[in-house]
Amino acid sequence: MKKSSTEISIPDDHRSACPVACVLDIVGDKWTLIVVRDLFLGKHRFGEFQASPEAMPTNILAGRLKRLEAAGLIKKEFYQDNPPRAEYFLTSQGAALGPILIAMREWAERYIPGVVLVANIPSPEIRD
Amino acid sequence: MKKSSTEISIPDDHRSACPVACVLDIVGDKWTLIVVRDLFLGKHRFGEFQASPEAMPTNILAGRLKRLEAAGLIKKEFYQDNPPRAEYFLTSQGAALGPILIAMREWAERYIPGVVLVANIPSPEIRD
DNA sequence: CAAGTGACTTGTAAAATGCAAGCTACTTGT
DNA sequence: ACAAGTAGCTTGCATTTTACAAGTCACTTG
Repeated sequence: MKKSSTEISIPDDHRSACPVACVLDIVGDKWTLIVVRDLFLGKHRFGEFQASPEAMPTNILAGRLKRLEAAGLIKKEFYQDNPPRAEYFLTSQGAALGPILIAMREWAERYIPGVVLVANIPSPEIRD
Repeated sequence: MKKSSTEISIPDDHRSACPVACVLDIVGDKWTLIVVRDLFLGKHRFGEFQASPEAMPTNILAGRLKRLEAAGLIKKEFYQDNPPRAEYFLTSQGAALGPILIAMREWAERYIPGVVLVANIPSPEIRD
């Protein structure tokens, strides 16, 4: 039997209706937020992400960029056709993850000795 | 050759000195923050975590509780010896993850349709 | 005293990750 | 002009992590 259209949905992509769980379904892994962080730091190209100190494997990077785009958090823009070369930008929805990164940074600065505090993070370029 | 003791360390557990990466090294997966959320919601026992709507596998739950304890984010307290039965509490360090959860909740409420907003989250019981 | 409960552990299959290599279409040096 | 890069990926395969089911242990309750 089909669900009535008045029912609140959520499912299909998410384990539960909990906001924390839903966010973790999207960015809950070791790499996704590293890419988002790099976008906040002004990086836009595959090679720039790859060159970050965490040395993300290229197949995982490619996969994460696709997932982030599919989720509407980033936008891919081609700046040349042949060979195809693209740059990635945060959408406003993606940029709205900023407070999560800030909260992580503040926790780390307080509880993990030796983290390097990046002085001022430029406000990211948004493309919707 | 040994490193001089004046060198800034970080390594060994962390991919880089970036605060975001360091936090992700600790809580960067699908389940860890679900446990932390439950602790914020006043849950303390294995069975209570297990009963959450996300239905976390028991072996993973057991593993995450150990890791969180080893990282100093939670404390395990036995309330009976035989059979051994324990309750888990956030330490002040663990409770300091609160702002990260809040930021996730706020993002989800804005961008994911249908998430259920938990009205008021009680301030958690801390054990250091 | 049989059945149940809480808190786990173990086994095994499925999925995600990590590493190295390969590929394509330019671009640059000599 | 021809070899050697460079950027941005994809593919294959070994290793690791996760998921699901089942089992264990020591009580507790009917």
